[in-house]
Amino acid sequence: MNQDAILKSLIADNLVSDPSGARGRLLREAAGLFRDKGYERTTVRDLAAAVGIQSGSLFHHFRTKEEILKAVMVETIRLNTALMQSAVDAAESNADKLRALIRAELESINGQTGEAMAVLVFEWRSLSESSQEEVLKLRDIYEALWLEVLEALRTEDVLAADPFVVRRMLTGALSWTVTWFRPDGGLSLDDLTSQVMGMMGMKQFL
Amino acid sequence: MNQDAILKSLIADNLVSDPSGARGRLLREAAGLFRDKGYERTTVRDLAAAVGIQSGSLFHHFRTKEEILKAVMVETIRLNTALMQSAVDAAESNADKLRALIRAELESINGQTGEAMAVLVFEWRSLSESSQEEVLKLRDIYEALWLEVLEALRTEDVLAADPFVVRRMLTGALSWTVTWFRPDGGLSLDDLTSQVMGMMGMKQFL
DNA sequence: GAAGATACCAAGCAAGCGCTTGGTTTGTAA
DNA sequence: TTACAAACCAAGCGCTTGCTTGGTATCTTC
Repeated sequence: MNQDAILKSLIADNLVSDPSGARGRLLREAAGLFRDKGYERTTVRDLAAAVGIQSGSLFHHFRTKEEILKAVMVETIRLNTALMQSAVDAAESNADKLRALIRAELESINGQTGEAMAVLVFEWRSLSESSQEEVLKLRDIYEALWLEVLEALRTEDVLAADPFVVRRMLTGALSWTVTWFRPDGGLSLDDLTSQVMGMMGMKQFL
Repeated sequence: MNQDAILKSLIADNLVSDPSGARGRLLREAAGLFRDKGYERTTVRDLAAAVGIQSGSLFHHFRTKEEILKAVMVETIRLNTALMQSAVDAAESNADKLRALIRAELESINGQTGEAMAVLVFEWRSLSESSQEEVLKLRDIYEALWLEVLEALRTEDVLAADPFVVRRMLTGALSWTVTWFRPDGGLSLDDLTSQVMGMMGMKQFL
């Protein structure tokens, strides 16, 4: 199943909003504004203007401003979990699965969903505690995918460090690419993936 | 020169505020509040209350709220650059220097200056562009330290990936520890340093 | 002990914020 | 055509925000 098919199936199940619909368009614009200006500095008037309606009309679609932030995060995690799952399933060896996970995460951070992923990293504290818990549960599914692969590699002795620690280091390292990586800068996402594998001492799997 | 002596020398040169003085105390409290609540959600009334004065009185010490954020960042970079420099100077081999840098950065992120370092990472966008430029210049000095060591290791063929990319990955990975590492969790900073070295395939230098 | 700087308070202003309200337009289905 | 809901507008309320103002203690220096 390719990326487009996965997205369509999620839309059909009402798990993510259709980007061409009103709600989907707003979430897209919101992700962009939240990343560029930060959640707090983005006003409901900014959000409304971005989709061409009055600020009050926003509250017909969402009850609060925070609900918009939460929706951005939830839908992004849902989509990326599905993409990750399919990337892992398609790979054979554990080293290949790791490579696929790294590649997929880099794609999600620096590709189409990049703005929303940046929001997920940098605007976390703007979520209320109850919303944080909710989002955390979704993240756990996502994280389980990684740990399974990393633990297998540890068992194979390909990995010298603790899988939990490695995953957390990778989370930081890959998230951070959003602050410096530019696809037009002579380094492709595939190159970057190889660099990460190489940095991890997995030269033999480049 | 030990850490305390470095701090004192910076204070003497007026590059860092004395933590026992009024300005230093405010910056310390500000770093904590900015990390916990974010810069935008922290009001000048919060800041004033934290040091026991009226909100208006803040503006006797700083002209704007943003100036407080900038001061937190600038002084933190100054201190940590000095600490890094001394850590590198004390090490012999390049692998040892790398280890010292990693250990020092983990210390700065998870130790005394941890709150301020978290602010540096997560509140970057709240700085005006002109302030960002100013802070960036200070960061360059700091980064040059890392690159020198990483480039030497690349030449020695101990490192398989590009030094620039590695440094950026490490920046992300180490910064991210602030979100999950707890010194009381059975893993010490030394353990963590070893895990990072191990993850980089530098098993032989553990 | 006078003088001047430094540190602070009490009060409040102007602007911007999230969100509400009452009413109008647009879409949908019988 | 009618009936009803969904989508939207225009206006603005109540509150919080960063910051200012005019005045008063407190410290320092000769």
